[in-house]
This record gives sequence, C-alpha cells and structure tokens, in this order.
Amino acid sequence: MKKNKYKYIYEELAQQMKEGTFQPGELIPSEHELAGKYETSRETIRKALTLLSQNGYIQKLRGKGSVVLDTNRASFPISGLVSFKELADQMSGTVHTTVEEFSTIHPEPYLQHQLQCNAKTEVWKVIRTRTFDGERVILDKDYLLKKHIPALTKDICGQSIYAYIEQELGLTISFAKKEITVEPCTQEDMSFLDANGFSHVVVVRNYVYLEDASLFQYTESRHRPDKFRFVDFARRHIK
Amino acid sequence: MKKNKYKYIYEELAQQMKEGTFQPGELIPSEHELAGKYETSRETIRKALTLLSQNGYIQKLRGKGSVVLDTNRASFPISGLVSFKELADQMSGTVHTTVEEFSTIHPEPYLQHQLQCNAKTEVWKVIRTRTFDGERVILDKDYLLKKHIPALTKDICGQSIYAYIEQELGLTISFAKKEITVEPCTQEDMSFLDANGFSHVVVVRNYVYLEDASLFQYTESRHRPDKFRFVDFARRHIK
DNA sequence: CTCCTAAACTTGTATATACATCTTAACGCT
DNA sequence: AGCGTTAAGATGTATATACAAGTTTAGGAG
Repeated sequence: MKKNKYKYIYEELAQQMKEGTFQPGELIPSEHELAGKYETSRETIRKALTLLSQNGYIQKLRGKGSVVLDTNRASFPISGLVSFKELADQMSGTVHTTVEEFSTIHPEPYLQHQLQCNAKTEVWKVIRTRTFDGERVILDKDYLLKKHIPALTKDICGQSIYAYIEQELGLTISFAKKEITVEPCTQEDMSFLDANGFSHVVVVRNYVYLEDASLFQYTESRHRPDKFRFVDFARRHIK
Repeated sequence: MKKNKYKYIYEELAQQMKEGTFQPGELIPSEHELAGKYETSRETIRKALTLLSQNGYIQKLRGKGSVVLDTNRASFPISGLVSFKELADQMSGTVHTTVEEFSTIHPEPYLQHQLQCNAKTEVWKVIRTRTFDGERVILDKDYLLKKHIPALTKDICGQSIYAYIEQELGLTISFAKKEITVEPCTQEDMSFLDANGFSHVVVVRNYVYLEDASLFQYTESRHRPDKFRFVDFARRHIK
C-alpha cells in the first residue's frame, strides 16, 4: 500500500465493518478522532467516509456521526457491475464455465449499433455457458473490441476476462450501462441452456466503458429465470 | 437558489447537458475556468463535477479535462430509486393508477421480517395496479411504517406517495436496497393483473430508508414480464 | 425538580495552497 | 524534417482554516 491515503483508509474501515469490528448501528469514531488516529487531515478522512457512504457501509448523520449499516442483510455486492465471478462466490453450489465459441468476427449491423463501430472493426466473440449444480443456466455472449485487448485466448475466457483485462493489461473499467428485460427464448438459448420448461429468459445487456470513456465491450447475459437474482444498493445523489 | 453553491452549479451544468448546450464528446471548460466563471474556488467546482461524474453526465480524464457523455442513448433514469412516476414519464402510452386496497394493518411474520418491526407496529398497506394502454401490467404492494407518515390518505396514493413524503412531510429518502427476481404468479397476481398468458412475474423488492438510516417502507412491485425494463448506470467506485 | 440556555462536539460547506501526475503543445537541437 | 526536451495546462491528492448548522450534554435559573 503506497499512495492514495484515503483509499487505504476506506479499505481498512470497510474491512473492519465486514469483519464485524464495527457492528451495525454503532457510531464509528468522529472525523476528528479518525484524523488523529491516521495522522492525516479531516478532509482526507471525509473522502474515505464519502466512499463508505456511497458503497452502503455507513450513513452519515449531521451533528451526530456516522452509523454502520447492516451490509449482510441481503449479502448484496458492492452494487452494479457484478461479474460472474462475484456471483459465483455467493452461490455456493458447484459452478463451472464452458467456452462454447471463441472467434474473431466483423460485426453485423445489430452489433455495430451496440458497439458503436463499423463492419471493418475486429471484434472478439466469446460464447460461454455457466453451469450450476449440473444445469446450464446462464448463457453469456461477450463482444470485445480487439484493438483494446489484442491477445485474448480461449484459456483466459475459461477463467475471468475481467481479471485479465484489469490485472494483466492494466486497463481500468470506469463505468457501465445496464439494461434488464425478460424475453422469449431464442433457438440459441434452447440449444445452449437447460431450459427446464421455461419459455423466457432474463436478458442483461451490459455496455462497458474504459477510463477514457470509450466503449469496449458489449455483453448479453441470458439467465434462466429461476436462477436469476439482481441486488443493488442505490443512494439518492441529489435533489 | 440560496445555499449549496456546488449543488447549484451541478444542476446548472446538468441542465445544459440535457438541453444540448454541451454536446456529447465535447470537453467542458476546465476546473480553473469554471471557478473563475462562477466566482468560486476550484474545490467547489470539483464537488459539482464529482456529482456530474457519479450521475453519468461526464467522464473526467486526468490531464485532459471532462468530456460530456451521451446520456440519451438509453434514456436511462438518474440510476436507482426509480419511482413509478419517472417510469410513466418515459412510457408515453396511456397510464393510470388504481388504488385496490388502502388500510392499516399489523404485519404478519413475513412482513415483520421485511420491515424489521413487530406485530404491534402499525403499518399502512397500499395495493395499487398500474394500467398501460388498457392492460393492468404492474401490481404494487406498499407497506409503510405509520409512525413516519401518520396522515396518509387514499387520495394521495392515487397520486404519488413519494412526492407527498418529500414535499409535504419534508422527509428525505437517503438510500434503498433493491432485489429483482422472477417468480411464479400468485393467485393475487392473477386476480389483479391481466396475465396475458404469462405464468411468471418480475418481482422488485425495495427497502427504502430515510436520512437517519431507519427503514420506513417495503415495496413489492410485481411486473408482467413483457412490460418490465430496468436500466442502470453504474460507476466502479473503488479498487 | 423542571425547563431553558449555553457550551461542546458533530458533520457540512467554502476557500486557499502546495505538490504530484498526466496530456498536449511548443520549442530547439541535430 | 524529425526527434527529444521542456513548458504549460489539466486533473488528482493532501493539508489547513474558517464558519455554518445540527445534536447532545452540562449547568444554571426559577
């Protein structure tokens, strides 16, 4: 841990709340006390507390202090941008990923629109199924702009693409737009998933952007309805 | 507009982006320039820009500036905490709300757990259906702690409960936890909704908290799958 | 003892300064 | 012209101070 003092403080406090060193309902030390403890300024402590607040760890009460919230209640993720890996960690059953297709394509019009590119752009196409307890319940269709991630391999796709992108390539995902709908099963769904009588799938469309605000990935994640669950923590920012 | 300079600046800039005064892809003036223009300090400008960034209006690029993002692409709401009213504004069809039930109850065990209260607590129970283009497609079951909102009326429920709570009572909603799943229709769903052949509904469970971090409302919003759509903007906070 | 006030402590906002890090453009040397 | 260095300008981080506003506690007046 070298620089970014406020992120370090954020992570240390968050860790203590996850561990239970701070119990839900408790007041954490005041900003002044924390500043003394960490030998830093109050503003730096405030930045750390703002992060804790945004991520649902605490609620700040003017004049009183910051109370610890109950983050375990629904065991919800840090909010938004949930990758399959995080999901798998929560579902304790047997989990397995199968790479069904791995190729380079030139996108057809529908994908050109989703990825905001043209027919000459080279795009990775990755189709994966996720198996829980012996049933194929999730179909992930990933499309990644090749110029950002030239050396992808099938092996990496069997692990975690995100870990590769962030740790190996040093790219940073900055934000994503997500859309959730329910749609009739396609032929593709029927062939790759164990439909188990369901006629519809939950479709999560994810548009992922890098730090420079360039779109680099479009993902369509198709879930069998009975295995789908989305949880979110949302703070009212303004108004 | 009296106090809170940074919120004022945030809203003015956000408005200009929605109007198109700033076009997507453009760089907005630098923090230094804005500080001069608004006759304030750079830190205050930075607070406003942080809000814009969190709400998906801009992307900050170190060393370069802040580029305007395309917020219209999916016409997504400000993220999270979407009330029915906002939803209705987007769906241009004919929209109507019917209050099916309005009463005071003492919660049974399931609701006690959801609302974290006991059997003696007084709770408003409000059942409403939402009609789009002549079809009843959403069933909203609201449970509100009476101690926070003693004077609710059936008439208010026909309008917007949120507007009443925030504008009339002066209460502020600070955050919410949301869960989305797909579940089989209940008898209640069948009787209140025009199922149109669907055997399942999308269930959105919403736990709403006030400024003092006290839970005051539990809402179960049950949607016919073909009319359900959830959009979200998520920024990767940390790590 | 009760009630009111004042003080102490909390978080919120605004401002100022200094330096680090990154991007871009200008400059000058070869 | 081409290349590398430098400088200017942008955002990011850390610190300091002052005051505003909400909460709690202590203490005093009656």
